[in-house]
Amino acid sequence: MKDKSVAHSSADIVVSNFIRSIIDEDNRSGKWQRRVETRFPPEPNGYLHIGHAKSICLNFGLARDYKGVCHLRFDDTNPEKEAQEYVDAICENVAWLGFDWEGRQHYSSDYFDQLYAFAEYLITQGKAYVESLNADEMREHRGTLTSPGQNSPYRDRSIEESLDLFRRMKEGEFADGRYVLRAKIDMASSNMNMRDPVIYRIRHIRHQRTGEKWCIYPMYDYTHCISDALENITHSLCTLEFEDHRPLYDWVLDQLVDKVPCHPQQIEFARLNLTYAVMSKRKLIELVEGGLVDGWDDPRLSTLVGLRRRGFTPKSIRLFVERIGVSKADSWIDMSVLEDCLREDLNESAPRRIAILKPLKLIIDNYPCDQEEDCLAPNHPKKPEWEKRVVPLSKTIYIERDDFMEEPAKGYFRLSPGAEVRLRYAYIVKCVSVEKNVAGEIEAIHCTYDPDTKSGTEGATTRKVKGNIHWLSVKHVLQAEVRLYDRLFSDPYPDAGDKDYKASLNPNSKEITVAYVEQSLAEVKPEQAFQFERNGYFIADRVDTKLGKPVFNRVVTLRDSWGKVSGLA
RNA sequence: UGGGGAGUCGCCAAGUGGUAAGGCACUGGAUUUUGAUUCCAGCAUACGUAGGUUCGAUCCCUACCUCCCCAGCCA
Repeated sequence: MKDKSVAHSSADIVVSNFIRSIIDEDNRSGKWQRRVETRFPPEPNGYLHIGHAKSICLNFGLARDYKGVCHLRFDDTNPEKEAQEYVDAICENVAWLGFDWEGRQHYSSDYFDQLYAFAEYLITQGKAYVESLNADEMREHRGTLTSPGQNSPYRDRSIEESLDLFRRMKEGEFADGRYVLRAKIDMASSNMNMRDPVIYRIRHIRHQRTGEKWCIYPMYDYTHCISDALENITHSLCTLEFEDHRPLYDWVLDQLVDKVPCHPQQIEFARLNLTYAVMSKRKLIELVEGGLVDGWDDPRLSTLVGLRRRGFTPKSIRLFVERIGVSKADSWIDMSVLEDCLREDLNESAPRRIAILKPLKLIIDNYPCDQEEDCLAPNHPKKPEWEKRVVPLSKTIYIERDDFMEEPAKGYFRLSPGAEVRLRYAYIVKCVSVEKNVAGEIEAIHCTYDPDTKSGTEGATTRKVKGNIHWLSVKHVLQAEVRLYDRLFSDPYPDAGDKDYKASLNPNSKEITVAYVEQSLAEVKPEQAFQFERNGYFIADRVDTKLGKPVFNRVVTLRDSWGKVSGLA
């Protein structure tokens, strides 16, 4: 394994994958003079999701590891759907993930002039022609998966006529759809993409960057390979569904062999599927526009803005992509892998605080009514240099409802009548009675405390109790809105096959509650992350948190081996 | 029934002629004032199936099975 892996910037060990193998081989053979240049090529027509993060981390990560560079290129050849708003959002997302394109921000539309000139060249070489058939007629001529297509009657029109028509297309003489420019390849090809694909169409529509300059726009297959070549890309990564397009990618560049600087290699990898999530642009739009979620940045969505708002850190997402690897096999990654990456990051970096999510009042009967005292709680159990904070104790406190059971289940070692438990960072208490209302519901519980057992004193070590629960003094709490998020879908494969993903929406994916938290939390800034001890990781909502009035989102719970065996919570 | 891909532990994923890395999950156990963390141990006689070649096959050959993608003037 040692010799098959490659060290990367952070001294981690990176496992080999088929793309690295290709690059390694290219470096050995000198194909690119050891140059590695990649690009992340989003279409600015929607919001990025976790699947894009895989591509971003791959492209930028490879460039980083091989001392190369990675471009950010907007594939903006369809002005009907694209907008500057998306460009801005995408830039923000890529930067947030921690990658820097160092000014290499390009647009396919930067190449419209060259693309046009190359198209004229193709016509003059007899490699492209103007088509007069309309879309329906073209479809009829295209044949099927098992039968060859038929040549268009316009396929052999003269070079002069095609050139004239193409120029007039550009000049705006014709209505949308009247003509298209097609590559002349092979209508009988078993690969549908090679049956004279359309490479230019007429669209009288303003482009967000080139304005009114063009009324004809190039198609993806024609544009992408040329853009890659013009940018000197060496390895052009894309997802599996473009595998069939590779012959076309290569065909176009082969026609232009002495006109473009290089011929990049297209390499396809499997796109990311995540359980309990949907990834397609269409479904995401339906969820947002149908009001089934609260916008593109709904914390339950797998969009990057959603994940960010939920509280996933850039580091956790990078770790996730590293962990899942890359291959050509269709796969579904379990959501718990992503969640665990967040835990791994925040366990290290998040200060600890106490929050009571579902409060139950506890009265310490033998604690003086007017007494208050400071308890010291470390901000991080493994990092003494982060120091301690004060958590005040008084006679009446809140504990978590789940930390008391009137009739304890087998193996339960928290509080129950007669049982002893430690109030974390304070004293050992013993439950002496339970107070109920007329309906028989528990209103409060009464305990006595042992004054000799305060944490940090000698007495604390003489007596051990297994249970250890968190608490907050009633008169020292701050109320804060807490949003408890869970998976958006209850089905791990919400859209597998022909399933209606909306049918498996989890009705409990969002629960809003008012919790009691430490008063120091009044000062938190948006996006500050904490571990609420024994509860989970929480982040101050980046939109709704105001000074003195924090709003927290639960990103993920802590691992809970008790919850697992007890079937509770 | 055409073409292009993929099938290695529950989920990912290395390896590609010399006798199955790693991560996550899981199971034990230790430490623990978070039933958290950390630590330690265990976890594929086995690489879709059936044949074949070979001293030896996950890796080569043959056949078969399963799954994914392709008939936009979207990307």
